[in-house]
Amino acid sequence: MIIDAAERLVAQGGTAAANAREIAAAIGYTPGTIYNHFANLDDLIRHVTARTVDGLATALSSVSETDPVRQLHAMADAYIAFTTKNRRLWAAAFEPLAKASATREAWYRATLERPLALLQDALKPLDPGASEEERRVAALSTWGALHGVVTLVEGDGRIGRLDAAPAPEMVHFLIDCVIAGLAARRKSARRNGRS
Amino acid sequence: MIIDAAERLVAQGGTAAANAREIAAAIGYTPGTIYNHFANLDDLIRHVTARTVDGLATALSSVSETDPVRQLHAMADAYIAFTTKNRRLWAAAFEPLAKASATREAWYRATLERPLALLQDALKPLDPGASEEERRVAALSTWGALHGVVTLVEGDGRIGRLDAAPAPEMVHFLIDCVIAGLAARRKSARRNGRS
DNA sequence: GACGATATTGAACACCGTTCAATAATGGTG
DNA sequence: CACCATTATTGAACGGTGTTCAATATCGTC
Repeated sequence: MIIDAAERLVAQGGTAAANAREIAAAIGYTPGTIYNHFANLDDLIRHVTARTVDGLATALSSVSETDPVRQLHAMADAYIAFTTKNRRLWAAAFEPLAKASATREAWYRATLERPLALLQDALKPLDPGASEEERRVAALSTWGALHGVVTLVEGDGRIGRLDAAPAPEMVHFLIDCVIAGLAARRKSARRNGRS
Repeated sequence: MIIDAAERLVAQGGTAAANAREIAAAIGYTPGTIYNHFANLDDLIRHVTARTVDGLATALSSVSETDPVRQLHAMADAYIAFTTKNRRLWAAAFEPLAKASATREAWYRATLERPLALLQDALKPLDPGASEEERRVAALSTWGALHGVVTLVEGDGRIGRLDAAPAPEMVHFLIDCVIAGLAARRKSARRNGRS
C-alpha cells in the first residue's frame, strides 16, 4: 500500500515528488508510519524499483518470435517501449543512493537477474558454442548497451538528450552489432579448433 | 575558483558533499556568494561536469594507435580508465537535475560533442562508405554501449554492481561487436550495389 | 576623499529525511 | 466482558538542505 503510493508518485513526478510527507498524505497516514515499515526512503524506493524491474521482465518475456534475430530485435523494442512508458520509474532505478542501501539482499538481486536471464536465453541460439559465463557477459553487455543508448538519447541528466537518431534505430543498430559480433566469435572459435 | 572547490568536493564525496555551505567554506566565502555567480547549485555542478567531459575528451584524444581496431580498443580502455579514476565526478554527470537546468546552452552542448566527435573519427576508417549521419549514430551508439556497461557493472545506484566479468573485458566484447557490425553493414551495402 | 557600482554577507524561509516518547488501536486470554 | 501486552500510529521536534534578499562592505574612478 505504501509501495503503491510511492510508485504512483515516482511515476508522476520522479523521486523528488515521492517524499515522506507526500507519500504519507497520499495514503492518509503520517510520515512516521513509513519508517515503521521501511528502514528509510531509499529502501522504500528500492521496493518500487524491484516492481519496475519485474515489469520490465514481464514485458520482455511476453516477446516470442520464432527467429532468434527477430526475437532479439523485438525484445529491444519492448525494452525501449517499457523504459519510455515508465520514464520516471526507470530513471529512479539509476539514481544514486543517499545512504548505501541494502541492495544486496538475495530477493532483490534475484529480481535484477530476471531480465538478464531472459536476455541470456534469447542469445543462446545465436552463440550455441558459448559457455554460460560467456553468455552472461554477452547478455550483460547487451543490456548495458541498450541502457546506455537510452540514457544518452532520452535521459535528462547533465549529460543527455544528445541529438541523434531516435533510440529504437540506434538500439537496432547495436543489436545487429552484437549479433555480428557473436557470429564472428563463433567463426573464430571454429577456426581455432573448438567443438 | 568556485568551480575548483566544487569539483574537489564532488570528486571526494559526490554531489551530496558539494552543498552550498561546504563549497563556500572551502573558499572562505558564504553560501550567498555562490548565487551571485551561478543561477543555482545545479548550474554550478554543470560547469563541473563540463570540465569532466573535457577531461574525458582529452584522455580520448591522447590515444593514437595506427591500426583502427587497436585505436578503438585503446579508446575504450581510456574511457574505462577515466571514468573509474573519476568515479564520483562521472556519476554526477548523470544525476537527475533538481530544477531543469540550462543544459542546452551552446557552449555546453559543444562540450558534450567533443568526445563524440573523437569517437566518430575513430570509427571512420572502419566504415568508410557511411554518411556523416550514419557515423554519428554509430558513434553515439558506441558511447552509449560503453556508458551502459560501466553503469551496470560499476554503478552503485539501485540497479548496479551486477556480478559479471570486469568492465574492460565486456567493453572490448562490445567494441568487437560494433566493428563486426560495421563490417557486416559495409558488406551488405556493397552487395546492394553501393559505391 | 567622495561617490556610484559591484561584491559579499548573514539571517531568514520553506522544505527535506529522520527520530522517538507519547498515544491509540489491536488482539489474545482468563 | 474486562484486562493487559503487544503492536501501530502519531506529531512535534532536530539538523540538514537550497535559496533569497535587504543590508553592508569593498572597490575603482573622478
